[in-house]
Amino acid sequence: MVKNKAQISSETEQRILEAARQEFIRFGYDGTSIQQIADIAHINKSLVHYYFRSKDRLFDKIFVQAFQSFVPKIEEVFTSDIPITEIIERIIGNYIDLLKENSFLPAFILHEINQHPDRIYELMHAGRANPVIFLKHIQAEIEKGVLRPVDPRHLFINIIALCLFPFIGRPLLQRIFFKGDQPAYDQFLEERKKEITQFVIQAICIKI
Amino acid sequence: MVKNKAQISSETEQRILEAARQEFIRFGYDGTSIQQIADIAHINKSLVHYYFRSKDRLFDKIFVQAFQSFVPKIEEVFTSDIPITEIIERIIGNYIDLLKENSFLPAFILHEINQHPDRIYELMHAGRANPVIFLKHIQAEIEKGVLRPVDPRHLFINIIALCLFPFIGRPLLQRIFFKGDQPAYDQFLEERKKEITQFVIQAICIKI
DNA sequence: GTCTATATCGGGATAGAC
DNA sequence: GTCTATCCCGATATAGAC
Repeated sequence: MVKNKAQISSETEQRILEAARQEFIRFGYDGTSIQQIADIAHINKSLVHYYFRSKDRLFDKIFVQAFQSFVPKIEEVFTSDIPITEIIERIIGNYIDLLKENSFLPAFILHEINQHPDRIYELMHAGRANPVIFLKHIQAEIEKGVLRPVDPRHLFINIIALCLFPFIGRPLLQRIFFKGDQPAYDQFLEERKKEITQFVIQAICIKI
Repeated sequence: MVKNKAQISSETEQRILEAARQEFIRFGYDGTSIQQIADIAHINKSLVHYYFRSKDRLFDKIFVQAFQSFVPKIEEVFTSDIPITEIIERIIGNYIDLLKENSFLPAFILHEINQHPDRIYELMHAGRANPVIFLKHIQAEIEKGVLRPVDPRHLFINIIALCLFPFIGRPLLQRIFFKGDQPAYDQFLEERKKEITQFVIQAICIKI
């Protein structure tokens, strides 16, 4: 196949990428074999090498892409000048929705980052994991007297933690609180949007 | 060696266990080889099989034990009848201290549980991952009018999430907020005790 | 109990036919 | 582009000498 500048990839290449994403995100780098990917893509093992040369290179492609979708898109919420409470509500709602569509993403990213911390350096360029807009906004609200004087960095981490953890700990939590009942846990996650939005707002807003 | 009922294990066995714990917790099941464990224990590869028959059986021993130390010991804080705010402060302080001593424990447990959710069934008997005492206490405080009507399950998850996440996400967070500076991040974790204690208390206590 | 040697398997990767 | 055959290596596990 002729590769133009636009680099239009063949259908086979696409199928491999899709299979790889599925398997890597679910089972991690070590837990996924090339054979496994080939089976799901319904192609031959060696085609993976033909298109991507090595397991590492294929993984990198998947990982960078996955990492970008893992970083909560916070900036866009700040475009309009709505009150901080609503900003937080939207960040939480959007992020939990995103994670519901990609349940295994958090555990995958966090595990691989713990195993290969060096890889982060590359990522910092690719994806913009930059919470600076959020931090400044919070700082401004504190100075306006709307928010209690919390450390914006801790607050940022708190919000992410509250959203992510139910997904990372799902197998455990679903069993403890719902005896393994999946729909019940999904419902619980949905309720969680309001619950933690309230939780955060009560924690940081100055009461009148 | 004669094995009495007390099952006194040889020094070699101990060294293998210690090496296995270290490596499994750091690199996970898939990321750890028997050779690796043998090297650290300064013994021969096949001795691992002699003492534990298989990698799986050795891993199980480590995992059950690690899981128990991963579960926050909440009950003991409830013995005395101190105010709920102080209970929460102690839970958070104790748990973060525990995790500081075992930085890799959360990522390890959560990863392995996501990869082998079935294993949880065995664990539920061994360790008591039972937050029921906490839940009831919270419920009682709500009815007394001390706390806002929050869902105790969410509150429980929130507290754990706030404590755990900085450890699971450490490589990422340390890089984003401190350019990789470890002592600075350790300091940050220490401050975090007070910060999230305040955060939680503000979130749930009814103001006077 | 501890070692060496070996069996067996699966994984990633390459060569080459078509 | 796609397949088969093959190489090479590392991993778990076992057999057997000491």
